[in-house]
Amino acid sequence: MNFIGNPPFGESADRGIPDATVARLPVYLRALTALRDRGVVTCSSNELAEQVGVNPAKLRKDLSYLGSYGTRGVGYEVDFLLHQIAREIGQTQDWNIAIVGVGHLGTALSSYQGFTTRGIRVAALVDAHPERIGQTVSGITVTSLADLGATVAEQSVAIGIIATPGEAAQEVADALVDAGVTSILNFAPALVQVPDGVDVRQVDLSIELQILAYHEQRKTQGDAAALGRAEGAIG
Amino acid sequence: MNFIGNPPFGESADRGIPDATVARLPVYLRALTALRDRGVVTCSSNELAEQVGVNPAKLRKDLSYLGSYGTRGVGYEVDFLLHQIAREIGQTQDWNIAIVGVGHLGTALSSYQGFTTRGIRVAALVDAHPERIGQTVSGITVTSLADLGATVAEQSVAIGIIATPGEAAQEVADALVDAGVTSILNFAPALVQVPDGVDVRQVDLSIELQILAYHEQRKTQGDAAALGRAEGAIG
DNA sequence: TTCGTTTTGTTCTTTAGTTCACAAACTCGT
DNA sequence: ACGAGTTTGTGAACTAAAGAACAAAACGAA
Repeated sequence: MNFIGNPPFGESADRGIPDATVARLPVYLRALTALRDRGVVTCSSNELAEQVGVNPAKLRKDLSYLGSYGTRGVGYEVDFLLHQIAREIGQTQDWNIAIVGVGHLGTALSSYQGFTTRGIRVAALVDAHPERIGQTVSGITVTSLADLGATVAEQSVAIGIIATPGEAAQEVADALVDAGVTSILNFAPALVQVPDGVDVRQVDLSIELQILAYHEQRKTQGDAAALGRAEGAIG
Repeated sequence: MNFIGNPPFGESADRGIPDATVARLPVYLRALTALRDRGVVTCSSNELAEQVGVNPAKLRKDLSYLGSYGTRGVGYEVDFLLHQIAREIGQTQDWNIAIVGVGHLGTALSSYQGFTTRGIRVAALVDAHPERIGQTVSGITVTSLADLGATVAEQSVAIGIIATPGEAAQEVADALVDAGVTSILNFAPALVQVPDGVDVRQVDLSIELQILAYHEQRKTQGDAAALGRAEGAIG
C-alpha cells in the first residue's frame, strides 16, 4: 500500500482483522451495494471477487475473518453479507466529520456525494482565515479554528480531515487532537506527528501521481532506466 | 496497504524496485527537498528516516535499490541523493496530465500547488457537460470529452485523472485508453476495467474514511465488536 | 599510520499477506 | 435416499516486506 504511515495501526493489529483485509472491506461493501441495487439476491465469491478485482480465495479468507456468513454450494446472501460488513466497519452508525481548511479541496470534499451514502456526515467546516469564517459552503457555516474544541463537542465530531496547505497541517492536527479527535485523514502534503492512540491516514495526491509517473517512465523508456541504474551502481 | 488494485503493477515488479519502495521514494524526495531548502548539505539515514517516520534500516534498503549513493561514516549528500531519486521516479522531465471532470474536485485538483513543484503540469481540463466546455478554470480552457484524442495528442498527455461521478468513470477510462493514455489516477468511487499495459491507481476518499471509522469504532467500543463477532460465529 | 567512531550496505530472521488446493457442506435431480 | 455438481472455509505453501544485526568502509585524531 501506498502506504507510508498507513498500515501499522498499533493496537488493532493484535487481536482483530488484518489491516490489508480492513482496507478491502469497504470495497466489498460498495460492490455488494451495487449488486443489491441491481436486485441480485445471492452471489458467489467468484462473482464478487471478479467485480472488485481480487482473487476469490483472498475474498473468502477476508470474509472468514468476520464469521461464516456464506452457504457452501450456494454463495453469500447479498443483503445479509452487506449488513455484516457494514456492522463490522461501523457503518451502522453515522460518523460526523469536520473538514479543516475550506479552500478548493475542502470545498470539494464538503460536497462529495460519496460520503453521505456511506454514513459519513460533514458536520463542520473550519478555517483559520477571517474572511472565510461565517461564509456558507455546501449549506454549512464555516467556523473558526479557534473554536474547534466547541465545534467538535457540539457536533460530536469523530473524524477530522486536514485540507489545508502543508505548512498548517501540524498546527491543525494539534488542534484536532486537543479537541479530542482521535482519527485524522490528512490531505496536506506533510507528515504530522500525533500522540499514541490517534490514527492518521495520509492521502497524498502528488505522490500518487509520482508513483504513476515512475511506472509510466518505465513503460516508455523500456529498460533504459534499469541500465542507467546499473551503470550508476558500478561507477 | 490501502490498496486494492494498487500494489501489483504486473510488468514492473519482475525486475525493478519493489512496489513498497517505489511508493516511499516520493516521500523521501519531499523530505530531502525540505532539507535542501533549509540549507542542509548532508544527512544520515537516521535523520532522514526520523523526518519521514520510517525505520532507518528500511530507508537504507530502499535507497540501496537505486545504487550506492551514500558514504559510510558520513551519510548522504542531500542534493545528490535528491537528484538520484528524482531521476529514478522520472521527475527530471515534466509530466503532462489531463483532468477529466471539472466539478469541485477537478477544479480543486487543477489548482493544487503540490503538482507544479513536482514536475506535474495540468495540461488539459476535459468535461462532457456543454455548459462547462469553453469555460476557463485555473487559466485553462475546458475542452470536450469528444475531443479527448486530439487534446491528448496536442498536449502530450501522459497521465489522465478521472474526477467524475462514479457512473461516468468507466466511460472516461475507455476514452482515455482510446486516446493512448496508459496511466490513470481514478478519484471516482468506481472500479474501472482497463486493458493490460494500462496502470490505474485508485484514490477513494470515502474508503479512506471508512477505514478510519473502523479503527475509531474499535477504540470507542473497546472490545465489544470482537465479542459480537465471536457470538455471531457461534450462533 | 593506526585506532576509535560513525554510518552505510547487505545478509539473515521474522512477520504479514497472498495463493493454492481440498475436505466439508450444501442443493438439485433422479 | 443417493450421487453429481457447486461453493465455502481453511490449513499449508509460497511470496513479499519489515526489522535486526553486523561486516565493510569512510573519517578524524593522535
